[in-house]
Amino acid sequence: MSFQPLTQEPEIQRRWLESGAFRAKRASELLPDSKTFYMLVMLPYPSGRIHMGHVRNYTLGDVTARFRRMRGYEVMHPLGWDSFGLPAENAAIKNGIHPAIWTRANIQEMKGQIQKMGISYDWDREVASYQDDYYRWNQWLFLKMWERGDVFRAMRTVNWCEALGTVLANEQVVDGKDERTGHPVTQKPLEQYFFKTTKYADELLACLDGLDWPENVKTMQRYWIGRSEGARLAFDLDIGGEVEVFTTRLDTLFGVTFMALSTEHPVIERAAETDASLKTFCEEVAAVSREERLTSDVKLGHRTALSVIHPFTGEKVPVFAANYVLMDYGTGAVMGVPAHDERDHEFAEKYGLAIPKVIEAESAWDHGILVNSGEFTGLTTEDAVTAMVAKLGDRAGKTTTYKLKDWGLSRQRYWGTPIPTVHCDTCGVVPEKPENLPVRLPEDVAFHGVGPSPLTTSRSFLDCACPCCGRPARRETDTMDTFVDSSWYWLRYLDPNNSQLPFAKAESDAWMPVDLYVGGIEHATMHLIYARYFYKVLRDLGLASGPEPFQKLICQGMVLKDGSKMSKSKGNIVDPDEVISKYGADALRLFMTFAAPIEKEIDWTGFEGIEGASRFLKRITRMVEDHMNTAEPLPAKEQLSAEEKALLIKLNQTIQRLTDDLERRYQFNTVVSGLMELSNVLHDLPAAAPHRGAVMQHALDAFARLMSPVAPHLAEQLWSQLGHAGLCMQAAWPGLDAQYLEADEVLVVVQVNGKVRGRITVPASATEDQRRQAALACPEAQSHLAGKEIVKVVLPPGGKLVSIVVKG
RNA sequence: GCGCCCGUGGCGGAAUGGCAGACGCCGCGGACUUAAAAUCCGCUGCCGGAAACGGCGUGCCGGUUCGAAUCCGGCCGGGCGCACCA
Repeated sequence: MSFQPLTQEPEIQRRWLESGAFRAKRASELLPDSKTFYMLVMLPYPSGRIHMGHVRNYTLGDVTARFRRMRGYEVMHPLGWDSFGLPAENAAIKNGIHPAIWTRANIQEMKGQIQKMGISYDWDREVASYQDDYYRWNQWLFLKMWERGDVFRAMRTVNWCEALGTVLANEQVVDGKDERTGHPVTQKPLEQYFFKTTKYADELLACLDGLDWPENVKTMQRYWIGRSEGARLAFDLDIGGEVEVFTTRLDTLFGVTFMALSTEHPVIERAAETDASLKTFCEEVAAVSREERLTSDVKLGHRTALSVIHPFTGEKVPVFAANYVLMDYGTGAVMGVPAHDERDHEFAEKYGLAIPKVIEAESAWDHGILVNSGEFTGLTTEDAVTAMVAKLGDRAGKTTTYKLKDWGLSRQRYWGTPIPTVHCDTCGVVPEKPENLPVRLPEDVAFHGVGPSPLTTSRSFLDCACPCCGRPARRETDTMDTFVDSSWYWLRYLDPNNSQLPFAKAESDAWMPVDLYVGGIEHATMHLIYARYFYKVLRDLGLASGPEPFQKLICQGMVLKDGSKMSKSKGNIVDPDEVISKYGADALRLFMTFAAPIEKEIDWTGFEGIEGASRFLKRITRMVEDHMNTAEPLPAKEQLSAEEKALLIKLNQTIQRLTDDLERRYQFNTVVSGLMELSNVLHDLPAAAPHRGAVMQHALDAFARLMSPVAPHLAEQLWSQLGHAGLCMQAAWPGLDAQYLEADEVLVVVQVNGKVRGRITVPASATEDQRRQAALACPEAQSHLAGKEIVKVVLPPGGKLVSIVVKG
C-alpha cells in the first residue's frame, strides 16, 4: 500500500480508539512495580480553532507519551479546557448567544481538529472548567481555604468605567479608556477576595532549586517572589502616632533628611483632608495612567505640614508625599537617605534637601563603614544594623519582605466560578455550606455589554438564605479568576468522575508529580506560581503528597510566520487543518518535530519544510513496498557481508541515540534526523546483498517502531505490511544488540599540535599502545613530525583520537 | 537600569571538551520523459588550485587545555523578562 495519509490516517485513528490504547490506568489497576509517566500539556483556552502553537505543543507531548508507552511505562496523557473567561462573554454580547453554547461549540470543533492530529489523549479523562462538576471543586477548595484562613477580604483598586458601570481588566484599558467603547476609565477601590500566597513565599522560593526547569523560568520566579531582607523601623509623628518604614539599609539612619510616603498612605490621606494642595497633588498622581507610570520615572513630591522625629538625634524630619513610593510594597513609606540611595538622591536634589554622607565605601550605594553616625561611627554596615536594632528596642526589628503579592481572585464578571459566599445583614460575609455546592451560574440572564455583571441582576441567583442564621440574604456576585481553574486541573484528570472529592489521594499518589509539563513561556510566572502555590495548599489540606507538582518543565518556542506571531489581525495564519488535509497529520507532526529544537521559535516560511517531511514518509513507504516479507531469521554476525554488518551497526547506534534523545535529553529534532540517517543507510544496502531479505526485515521492523512516536499513522500501516498483527504503538521499543554497537574496525583521528592531519583505521580491539604506534606511523602525520621533537602523545578515553604534541 | 537566554554555510539546524557544518531546505549538474511534474544519481562553508592538497573559518578580544562552537573573563549584537521594590 502506498503513502495515502488522507484515507489511511482516519482508519488508523479508528483502530486506536476501538482498542482503547490511549486509556490510562486507575491507581487500583497499577501493579506495585509499574513505572508511571505523567505527560501534561498546558490547559488550552477553547477559542474556536487550534493554531500551530497547539500543534507543536501537542505533537511534542504525544511523541513523549507514545515513546514512554513503548518503553513499558503506564502513561497518563489527558487534555481538557480552560473554558471560563472574558472572550466567551464578549462573544455573547456580540452574537447574542449564551457563553455556554459558544464554549461548547468551540470545544467540539477543536477536539475534532486535535483528534485528526492523532494525539494519544485519554479522552475519558477530559475536563472542562465551565461545567459545574468541575467548578464546584473550585468552590469546595475555596471553602477549605477559607476555613484555614488562606482567604481574606480587602480593598483594592480596580479599573472602573462609570459609563459602562463595570470593572475592566488591565488589557481592556488603553490610554485610560475602554478599548471597545472609548469611555473613560478611573481607579476605584473595591472590597475583594484574596488568597494568601505570601504565606508560602519562602517555600515557593526555596523549592525552585530542586526543579528541573529552564533556568530563565526559575530566575523569573525568584525575581517575581522578590525576597528582600531588611528592617522595619517606626518613626514618631510630631502630631502623634507613628509612621513605619521598611529599609534594607538601617545603617544609613543618620543620613535621613526626609520621609517619603505613598500618596495612598493612610497618614497622607488623613492629612489631605485638611490640606487642599496635598489633596490636589495626590489626585494628580492617581490620574497618571499605568502606561505613563511605566515609561516615566520623573520623581514628584509634595511637602506636607507633618514631620517625624529622628529616633537617635531627636531632630525633626520633613514628611513628603511622593509618586515613587509604592503603597503595596513594604509599608508604603520610605526613609529618604539621599547620600546612599539613587532615587532618594534624585528626589533630594530636586527639592533642595541636604545630602549628608554617613557611609565610607567604594561607591555611594555600597555597604561600608559608618561616619557621622554618633555612637555607631566606625562600625561596618552589618554590625551597625545589629547594634541599631538592639538599641531601638520595640521600635525596630529585622524583617523580610516580598514583591510577591497576595492573589486577588475576585472578578466582577459572569462567566467564571461563583465565589461561594453570602452577604447577610446579621452575620456579615459568610461561607456557603459545602452541601449546598455547587453554587451554579444562573441561566436567566442577558448580555448587553453595558452595566454590571449579569449576576447582579439575576433574582434567582441573588436571593438565598444565610447559611448561619437562615434569614434572607444576598449571594456574592464576584466570580473567580480563571487562574483558579488552571491551578489544579491536572489533578482532576486523575479522577475526573469523583463526586465526593476533587480527586482521591490514591490517584495523586500513584501519578504525581507530573513527569513532563510542556507549554508556553508566557506562563512562566503567573500560572506556574499559582499552580505551585495551590499544590502546597492541597498538600497541607492532606489531599496531595509532595512539595511540587511539575518535576520537569519545557517551554516550547512560538510558531511564527515571516518573523512575526501568527494572528487573525495580521492575516498571516497558517491553518493546521489545511496542512493536514493536503499532507496528512504525520507530515505535519514530523515537520514540527524536526524544524527546530523545542525551546526555539519556528518560522513557517512556506511549504518547503512540510514538502520535505512528506517526501521522507513517501520514501520510507516505498522501501517497505519494495521489501518482500520473510520469516527467515537474522544470520549470525560472521555470515553477514560488510554492508549488512554496517547497516546493523547503524541501526543499533540509532536505537541508542534515539532512546537517549527521547528519554534523557528531550531533544526531539535529532530524533527525526536520526531516522533520516538510518533510512539513508537502509536505502543504500545493495540489491545483491547476500542476506538482504532477513536483514531488511529486521531493520524495517525496528524502523517502524522507532518512527512510531513521531509519525504514528504511517508506522501502523507499515507495521501491518511487515506482517505484524497487533498495533505498532503497543509494540516494545527496539532493544539494543551489543554485538552491533561497534564496528570491527574503527576510525582514529590523528592530530598534530591540535590540527587534524590524518585518519587511520585500527581493529576495535587495538590496545592504546597499538593505536599510538599506528598514529605515529601514519604517513600524513609523519610529514608534520619530520625533524621535530615529540613532546607527548595524548590518547583520550573513547579511543577515537590520538593527539601528538611536537616542538621545533 | 537590573536579570536571564542566544550569536555556527544562502536558510532551519547538528556536533553530550575530541574529525565543525550531521540531517533537512534552497540551489546547481545529470538520468528517466516527446515535454513537464514526480522519482533516482551526484555536487554544494569561504579563498587558492585542473587535481592532490593547502590556508582560513562557529559575533569580536583574551584566558584555561595536548585539544574550545562547547569552559572562564571582557566587549559587540539580538531576543525575552522585570522595571522607582526602599
